[in-house]
Amino acid sequence: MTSSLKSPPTSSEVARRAGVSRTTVSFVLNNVRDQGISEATREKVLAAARDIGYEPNAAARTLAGGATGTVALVIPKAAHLYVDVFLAQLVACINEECHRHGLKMLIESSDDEGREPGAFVDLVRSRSIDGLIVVNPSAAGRQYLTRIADAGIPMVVLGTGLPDMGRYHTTGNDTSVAAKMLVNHLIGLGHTQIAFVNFAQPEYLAVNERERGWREAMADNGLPIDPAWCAYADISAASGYRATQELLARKVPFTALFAGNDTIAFGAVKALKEANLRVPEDIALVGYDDIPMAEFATPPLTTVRTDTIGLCRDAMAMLLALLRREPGPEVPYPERPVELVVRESCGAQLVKAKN
Amino acid sequence: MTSSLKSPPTSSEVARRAGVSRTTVSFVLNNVRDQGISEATREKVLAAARDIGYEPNAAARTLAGGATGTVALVIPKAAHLYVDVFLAQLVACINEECHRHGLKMLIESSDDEGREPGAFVDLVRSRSIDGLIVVNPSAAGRQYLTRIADAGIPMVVLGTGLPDMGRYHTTGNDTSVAAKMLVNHLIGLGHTQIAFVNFAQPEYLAVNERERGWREAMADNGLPIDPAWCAYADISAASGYRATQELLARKVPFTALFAGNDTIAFGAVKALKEANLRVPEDIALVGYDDIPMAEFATPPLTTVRTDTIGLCRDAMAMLLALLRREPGPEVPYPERPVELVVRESCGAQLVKAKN
DNA sequence: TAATTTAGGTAACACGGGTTAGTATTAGGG
DNA sequence: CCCTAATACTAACCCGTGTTACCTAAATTA
Repeated sequence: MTSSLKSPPTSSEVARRAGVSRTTVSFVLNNVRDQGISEATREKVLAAARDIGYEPNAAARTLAGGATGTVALVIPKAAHLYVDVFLAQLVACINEECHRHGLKMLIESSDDEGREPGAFVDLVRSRSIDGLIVVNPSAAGRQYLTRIADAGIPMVVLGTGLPDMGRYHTTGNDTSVAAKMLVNHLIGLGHTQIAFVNFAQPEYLAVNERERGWREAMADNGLPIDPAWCAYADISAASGYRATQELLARKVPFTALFAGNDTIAFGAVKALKEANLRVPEDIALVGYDDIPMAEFATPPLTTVRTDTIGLCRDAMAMLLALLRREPGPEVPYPERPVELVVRESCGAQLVKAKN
Repeated sequence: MTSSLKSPPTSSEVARRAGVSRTTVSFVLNNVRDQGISEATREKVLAAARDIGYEPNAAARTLAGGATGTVALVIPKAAHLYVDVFLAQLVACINEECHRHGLKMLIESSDDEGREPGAFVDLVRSRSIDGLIVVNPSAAGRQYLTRIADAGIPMVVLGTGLPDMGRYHTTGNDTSVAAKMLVNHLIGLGHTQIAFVNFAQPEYLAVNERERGWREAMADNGLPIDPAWCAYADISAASGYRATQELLARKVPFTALFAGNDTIAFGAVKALKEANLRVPEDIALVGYDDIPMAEFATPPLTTVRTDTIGLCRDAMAMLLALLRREPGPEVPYPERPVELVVRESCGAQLVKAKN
């Protein structure tokens, strides 16, 4: 537990040890070409660096005109991480992508209580990061984005239905299409009264897109929507439980329920069960995201799987291009596979058995 | 999408604008006392800084002898984030704590495939961070820890049953105590044949501690353990499902199952159900962690809730003390509440009803 | 042989901000 | 009126690295 704390070796020490100048050390270690460094000198420098365990000081390097080698991932709230599995997947995946490309990843939040919402802007202003990825910015967080984009800071916004598209680079899943797929599936099973518990308040845009998918699917099939069929949860299963209870308390009949995400669906199952409604016999249920747990719900959840890894790769590719100041890919919603995962909660088996 | 990219204002510009020297600007902005800066000058400087939107360059500040204001959180694998809710809670909570204390948080992984395990050591060597928190290091990751500790780098290891304790600062939950609590609860309900599906391979120390709790509780009550009662999963619900199937395939009778964590328990429920075993009527089930979903399992999980927020606060307090080079708190397992959460999966209601 | 190239390297500045040692200016004391 | 002390500020150096412009000696060319 003693702290030796001797300051780390510098390039000067490497130079002294190798009997050359600091400049030469820099050239060798950064593989600068056409500086005519002889192989012998090269070896000497590398050996010296290895011997004393030299590692360049990150701050000095950054200051000397280099980059920070760091990007920030800005999520709405840190606490969403353990109730929103999709977000956790995103964070994990972007983290892996960053490491694959030798980048460090900072986690910031745009809407955490007790801190000014624009805290992530300071990272940019203090030049602590080279670029950033912003996930599902809420209305409050969004107002900072144009400022960052206008300053020419590499930024990719990851989300759905963003209004200022074109002012900054963005990608996401086409949420409304996936939502439509689910609702169409329910309609295909014969349902006409389909309620909807959205996974968050409308300040998150993905929420609106999911709702739009629901509305459009119903409209496309000529089915009217009772406004009382729609309720809002708040990310967690507990909130899905409450929202579903709320829905039931309204006493408007429905035979199927579209839960805004799988986590919400877990809450919905409980609320339905407590109301003596069986899933799927009395109420057909579908989720969204295909989280790893979806398969282990009772009954196993019918849901839709989006290509999260592809999403993260695309976002990262865009960011890397921006960091390199290249034009880069510019497709907001690339063709990523969206797959309906039919399990038991939708009652497809029941319907099939009947026919 | 045009990049104005004008370089951010520097303290020299603030100085010029305020008609003072750069030194004065630095004194004012850093609230350096006893430099006899007049109130008038002070105001001028602050106004100038505000006017041009000055924010100190982080790299320059760090280089000039300051700290980085950044700590790293090292987790075993990024992908664990979305299958291990406890880890997600930890990450979210530490992140919030960091922000509360004005620190940036970097996420690193110690055991991710495709990258050398000691990558987080380079963060220390390049002076990219001021300190770090290492979560549940595996055997592979652990070998780097003493090196960091010996270099006097502020580090807190968050885990259970760490062997080198004393060589570095550590805190954690007393896993074996919590595990004992669960097993004792099952024994109290009349069970004598209690199987155990651990949540990961034994390379993670918490795994051993949970197992130790199980063994000790059984021993304390004079109950023999059949070696065939123990199986190992791998964090996810799917692995819990497989491990439980494996357990069942051994055809050794048991009446209760201790799942190494709640996620595993979800998998176990499915495996048991498929074997036509009812929970809790045929097999009593308990989990560990009390993740938010535990309440929404079918049946709701009996589990144990540890004080994650307290754990994170303690870890952060230790790290902050180390960063300040203060002695700081030194209790590896502080008295944090551990609470048994009795729901339905253990069958306590059944037993009560019978009597 | 003188002029030019080339290999092999270095001195010196830039990056932006913290900090030490010191310089004017004024105020107070004898 | 001179000397000290406090007030209000600044010049200059430091942190560790990247990079440009320049230098020297040997090799090649005219």
